[in-house]
Amino acid sequence: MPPEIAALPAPPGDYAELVRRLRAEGARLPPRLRQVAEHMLAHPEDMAFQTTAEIAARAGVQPSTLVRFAQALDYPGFSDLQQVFRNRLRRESSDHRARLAALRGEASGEGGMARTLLEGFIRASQASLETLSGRTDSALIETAAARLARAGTVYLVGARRMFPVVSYLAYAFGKLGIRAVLVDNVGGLGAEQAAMAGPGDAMIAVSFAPYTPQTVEIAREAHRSGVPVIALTDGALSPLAVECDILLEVVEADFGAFRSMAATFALAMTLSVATAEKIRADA
Amino acid sequence: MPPEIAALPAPPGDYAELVRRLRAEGARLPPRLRQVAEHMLAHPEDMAFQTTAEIAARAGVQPSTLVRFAQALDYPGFSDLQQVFRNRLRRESSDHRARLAALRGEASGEGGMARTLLEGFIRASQASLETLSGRTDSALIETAAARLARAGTVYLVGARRMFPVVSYLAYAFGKLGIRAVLVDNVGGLGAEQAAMAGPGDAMIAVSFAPYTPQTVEIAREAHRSGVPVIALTDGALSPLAVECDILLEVVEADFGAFRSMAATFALAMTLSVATAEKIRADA
DNA sequence: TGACTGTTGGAACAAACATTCCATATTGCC
DNA sequence: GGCAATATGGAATGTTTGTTCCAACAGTCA
Repeated sequence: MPPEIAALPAPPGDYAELVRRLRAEGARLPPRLRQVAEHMLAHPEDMAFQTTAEIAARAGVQPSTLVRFAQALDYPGFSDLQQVFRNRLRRESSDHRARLAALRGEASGEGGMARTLLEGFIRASQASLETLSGRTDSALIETAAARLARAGTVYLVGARRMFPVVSYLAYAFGKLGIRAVLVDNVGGLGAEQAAMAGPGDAMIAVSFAPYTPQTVEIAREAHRSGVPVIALTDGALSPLAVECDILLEVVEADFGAFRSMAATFALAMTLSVATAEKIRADA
Repeated sequence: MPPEIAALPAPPGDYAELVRRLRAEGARLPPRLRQVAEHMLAHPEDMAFQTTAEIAARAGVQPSTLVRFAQALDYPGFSDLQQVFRNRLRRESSDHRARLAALRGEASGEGGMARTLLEGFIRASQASLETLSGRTDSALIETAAARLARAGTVYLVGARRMFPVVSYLAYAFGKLGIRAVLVDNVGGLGAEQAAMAGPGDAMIAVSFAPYTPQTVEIAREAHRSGVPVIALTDGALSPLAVECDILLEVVEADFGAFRSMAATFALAMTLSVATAEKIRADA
């Protein structure tokens, strides 16, 4: 027979469980605590962000009551209860990030080095796709596609790590029957290849940190010559951001020193097919 | 005459404005502050929830730098900057939830063509990654990496849709200090480029249905000359399957006429880093 | 080279914070 | 009605937090 240790009950681990718990035993809570529970369910966002003093004031109780409330639900303190609300707000993306961090932490877990690396790159790709799904303004893609659809020729610029993306775009555009030129810098003639572009054309420039100077330079030149430039880049700090007409932002997760390209490719695919659709719609 | 009060500029009131501001003047920020800006844009959720100490550690700066960063953007202190991120998260979480519901509600299509395409490509990529995770033999990757690690030079062969993968491998191997030659077929000299390979080297050949004849031909030639060939392809029915020493199978999902490349890239990344690790272990 | 301006790291600081404690009030029970 | 148990308000407390300050450093122009 086990000794009578007060088996301290586990607090609800997530928001859904918390709500279930309150529904079950919320009725037999003391008046002030019930008041807190009601406020909590009515304003879950306040619970995530505000301080004890603020929440207490809004709920019409003392800060200490909040702590007591949390402890009545078996949390060590109010902060632990609050964490549940914060996690609820950030949803799955934190899941991915935590898993990535864990993977990075273990030197080489079970399954061997290759397994660890593979899982790491897969997680990084998944996280990137997740972010792309949540944060991308599809209207902006449509705008970009419309611009590309009107272009006589689409010039594709990108180097080093991003060259795969533009070479893919060259393939996709070709297959879709859209006239495109891959600025591949063969023979060092990148600038000359791109200089063919005029205001009736368009350019897709792809560059992520650390930005290849030549890509930025070519985009700048084109932009200043009146060529519509669509930038595929990693954010507002990119030097491409100021040298473009339409900025498509992509956030890629990394694993080790290597950044995923999954989101960038998905966006590139979308952009090319959307352009083809626009052309078809116009005709 | 009014006294010379320094008309203190107003800080960005919401996230969109903050991004706009950074786009305009982010480039001329001091290095450390720009580092903060980059971290901030890459991990906006961290900015909403974590404390100065935590954020600073992740961004690789001092807590004081965060305060300085906020003040550089005309906020009185870091807390005021953080408030922008919290507000964004509050609003966006309801946005995101609504969008998800909308997407679930309507079968597909009315949410805009671009959205439909984007979600489709994202889903295809995720499915591919899922499959890769589930059915890849990591021991085989280790074997392949060991083979590559022993090679004098790695020859990279792939064309058309798969050219992005080999061009990425060329980038990765270069960055990792592994001698590699990208067989890019410039000037139609692909066969000659690949003919340099000998038994002391190795070749990675990438081809998926419909297989590019030249890629298959080059791999066959190399294999018969005693060059270790590692094939990255889509299954046992591939013509590459018989002309290689190690067969790495990848199943990619497609959306419309376009197949994802997410799994192939993840595998390529794994293979290159695993090779570098093997080389390091051998030394 | 040498002053000057701007940037950075790290310790010191004061304010804000969640939490604890205790006296008081309320409730339930005999 | 009186006692015990619980609930509550509000001050006290020890952390943790964001912030400030200063010395050291880097870059720039004379």
